[in-house]
Amino acid sequence: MQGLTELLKGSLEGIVLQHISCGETYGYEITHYLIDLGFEDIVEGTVYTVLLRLEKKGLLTVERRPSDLGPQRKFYQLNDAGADYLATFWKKWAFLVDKMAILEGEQKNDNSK
Amino acid sequence: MQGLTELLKGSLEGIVLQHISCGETYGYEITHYLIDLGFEDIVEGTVYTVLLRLEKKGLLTVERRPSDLGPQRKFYQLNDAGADYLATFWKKWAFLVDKMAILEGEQKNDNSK
DNA sequence: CCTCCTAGATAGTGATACTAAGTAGTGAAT
DNA sequence: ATTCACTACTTAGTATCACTATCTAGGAGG
Repeated sequence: MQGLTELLKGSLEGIVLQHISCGETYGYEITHYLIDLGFEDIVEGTVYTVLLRLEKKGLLTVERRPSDLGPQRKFYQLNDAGADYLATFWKKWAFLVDKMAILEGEQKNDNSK
Repeated sequence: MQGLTELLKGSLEGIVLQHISCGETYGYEITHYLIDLGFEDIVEGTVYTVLLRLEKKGLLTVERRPSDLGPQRKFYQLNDAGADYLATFWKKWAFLVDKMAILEGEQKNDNSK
């Protein structure tokens, strides 16, 4: 799916947080997970900037450990603040999904006189 | 609901288009419709900028007509391009909702050894 | 005259995803 | 040995978008 850029604003952060909440992981893995999920146009740069932002917000714990395949990996885990933030995110998302469903269900009222 | 700003990026455009598709309307009415829907923090300035953007994209037909209550109203209707654009928007939205549901369903896999 | 409601426009700001380019480690192919 | 491919992270710059704040303006009521 293409042209999701604007819709992803705000959601991508939650998407990344949610994936990290499933277990410790790192940027490169997250990127390929998202591509496999169907977000084909996501590139590494995008994911890394999200991760750095989440880290600056104090939502993640970070640990660098060597990889057996390449450079060091930067492993992330959710901390308590991250879990709270993620819970709030899902509430907002549920609100939006609910309102969008209401809107989508509304039919065209014929204004022809 | 507060703090929806980032999540609304990309969706607000579709929300406004969808409402217009239900019948000819104008900015002030749209604003109050959205507030009533639950988007309490939406203000007029935001809606007008969305409308001007949609107009520049060639998705709306515009007609100014006097109001019996105040200044002239600027009435909007979807044109064919707008209808196409809206259909594409709903496909993108459905894609995102689907992926988010998959993500939300994934449980924490316990990494404790 | 003043206030409130109706109705629209716009310059400036901040947040975000994306573009594009770079650095670096490892291993396989040539 | 050199090149290529894959792994892994960083960052400067850009475009888009919602929001802030302020402005103009018409009409109704006090």
